[in-house]
Amino acid sequence: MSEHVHSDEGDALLKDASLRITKPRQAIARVLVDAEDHPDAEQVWSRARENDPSVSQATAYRTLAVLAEKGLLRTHTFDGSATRYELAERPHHDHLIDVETGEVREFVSREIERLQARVAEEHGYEIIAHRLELYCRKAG
Amino acid sequence: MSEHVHSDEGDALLKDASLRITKPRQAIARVLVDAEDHPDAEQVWSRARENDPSVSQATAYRTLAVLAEKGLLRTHTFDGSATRYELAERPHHDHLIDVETGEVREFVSREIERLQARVAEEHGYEIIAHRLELYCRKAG
DNA sequence: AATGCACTTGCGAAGCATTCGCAAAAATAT
DNA sequence: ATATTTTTGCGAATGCTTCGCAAGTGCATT
Repeated sequence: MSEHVHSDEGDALLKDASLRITKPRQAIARVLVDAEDHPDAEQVWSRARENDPSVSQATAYRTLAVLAEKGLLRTHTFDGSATRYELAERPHHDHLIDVETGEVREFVSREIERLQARVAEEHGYEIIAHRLELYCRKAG
Repeated sequence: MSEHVHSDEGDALLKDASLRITKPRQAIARVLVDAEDHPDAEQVWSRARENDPSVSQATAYRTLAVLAEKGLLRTHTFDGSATRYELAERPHHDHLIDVETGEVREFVSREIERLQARVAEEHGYEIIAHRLELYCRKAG
């Protein structure tokens, strides 16, 4: 019986951002909730259109921008390519990239984070975000 | 007395890249040698034109691309903005970016580097290179 | 110093990713 | 229901960067 509560995780995301629940945004939010990778705007748009073919590119970009700005999405810009997105609620992590295989591992080091905060503080700044990438090869 | 040898650091840079010494490239190379910041292509172009007003934008971009590709320049892409360049021979450092002004500060933390090495080691890797960027705003 | 040829140049056009302006359409408030 | 505020899709515009090409230049060789 009991149908699922109508507002799923996607809608919750939109509500958290105090955005009106619209069909295009639902299509986009669902993509983000389901994503297990770090899609860029083009990919989000394309996947969203599988849910609702009428979603426009502009709306994809706009929605991503708002969600990111409100802190519900985290953005990554690996090198010079398109910005990639992921849910901010996912636990924070940095990346260790195997330069030979391209494999990416996630890691967290509280110690490093603490030191980063200290560096920023010494410069009179507070950290809003950071990016740490280790390009490695298997130890011989 | 002794005038400086004509081929200065700029020319040396071009030679290292096995590029023909041309006036536009000299103007650009000099900019890079003199730069104490991390200029983007537009800035490099603009500064190069102070040395030689005829340097074209395309040549600025092309020269930067070649020098970077040959490992003589290091590139940085802070968030989604324009690619910035610096001489590769400069000592290693990480970056603290003021998200409001775009100002970039350099820092080095031996402690952080040591911890990075440890993280890599724990994963069975050794670090070849890394990138650490702190996106900050002035502390209230 | 003149020659030849590959490499470079400047120009404008083209290419991406992303953003904007706007009038129509949808969502909330009244 | 109706008024009010947002949001949408469209296409055009932007910003950074790359390309194609004909004309120009560096440089190894005579």
